[in-house]
Amino acid sequence: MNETVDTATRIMDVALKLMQQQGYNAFSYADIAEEVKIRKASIHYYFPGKVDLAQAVLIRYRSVVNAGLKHLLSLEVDARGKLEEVVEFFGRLLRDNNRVCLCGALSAEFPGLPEVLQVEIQGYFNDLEKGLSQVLQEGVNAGLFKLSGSIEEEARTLVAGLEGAMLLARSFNDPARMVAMGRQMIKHLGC
Amino acid sequence: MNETVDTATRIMDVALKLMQQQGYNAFSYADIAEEVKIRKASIHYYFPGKVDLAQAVLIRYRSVVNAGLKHLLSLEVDARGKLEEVVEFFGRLLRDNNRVCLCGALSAEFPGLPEVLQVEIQGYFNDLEKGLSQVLQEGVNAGLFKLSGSIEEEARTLVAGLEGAMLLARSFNDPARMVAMGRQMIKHLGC
DNA sequence: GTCTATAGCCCGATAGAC
DNA sequence: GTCTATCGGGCTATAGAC
Repeated sequence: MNETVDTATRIMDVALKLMQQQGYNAFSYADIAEEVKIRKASIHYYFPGKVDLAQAVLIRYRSVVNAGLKHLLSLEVDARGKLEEVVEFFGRLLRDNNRVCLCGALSAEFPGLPEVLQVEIQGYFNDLEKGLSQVLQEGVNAGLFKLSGSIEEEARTLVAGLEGAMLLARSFNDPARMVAMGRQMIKHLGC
Repeated sequence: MNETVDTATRIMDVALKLMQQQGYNAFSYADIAEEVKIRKASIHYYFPGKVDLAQAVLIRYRSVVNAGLKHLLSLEVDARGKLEEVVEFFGRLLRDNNRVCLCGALSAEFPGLPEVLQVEIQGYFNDLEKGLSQVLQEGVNAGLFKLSGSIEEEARTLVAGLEGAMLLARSFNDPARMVAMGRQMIKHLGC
């Protein structure tokens, strides 16, 4: 069921993987062409420049994560269970594909990135913070969490922790470490 | 008192800055040559290849941070104060120079980095974890902290949080955000 | 130690045939 | 839509004069 995926999508899939693994500056049209089995020039037909491609990948990534957050909030588990889902999600990304969050990876190169990419990265972090804030609020309302700061501050700290945990765990080739750190962060919210 | 610094040191200083700001793949010998005001070829006299240069920068960075940790542990402040010092240190790095931790920045490109660099990055994270573990132990002994996991897990989580906080805060051009997140992490250790 | 000059490679991008 | 061919430029690195 993967044979009918259009070329633009396959290009974005490979670009996403390469950026999550090595960042923006380390991937090339040649790398993508090889994996997608087309020629470099063909990529320009779909994405005029490298920045356009990266921007498209970022926009798609953002909307996928936002859809995931929306779905997460609709789950019939308590707030703690929802945060565990988030941790497991990123843990699987790391374990199955050796990838980290796209925006976590790109943030390391932030000052040198084109402005259109910087904007999307900021937007993503804001979206993630907002989604986690809702989960935290839910947990506070249910008496599950007793926060030591404002919802916003706790959500921001959690985003930072998750992004850092992925980078650290990958540096030790140890996806389980990411999950362990994520669970530790959840404990910190707690009662 | 900065006029007598030898050329190798000046090269490493600029390389450090560029890697902290943009990562490994985004800096070039040309960038360094321009800032140090020598020619590209001269850099090869001190550092045969780019990997050698990055390795030297990493080794020096590690030893500087280790010295800083040793000094930190000798300070006459309690464990909480010591952690606040760490947060302030990284906060200043961000505010004054728009830089993040070298190894946090490089970890985003980890799977594509030469192995000698990967080894140094892992070593750095281990060193930092060990140093923070000592501070945490001190805090527990003094009754200042009541941890919700093992010393090792809490230290690892703290390292991840600090690295992530620098990347996030820089993405919003908001060094104060890093300090706020760091303080929040300290609260999480707490009693 | 620092320079000029350049090799050799890969990059992103474009033109134009099919 | 995909290709071949190629351009101009930046990269790391080397050779060799001074």
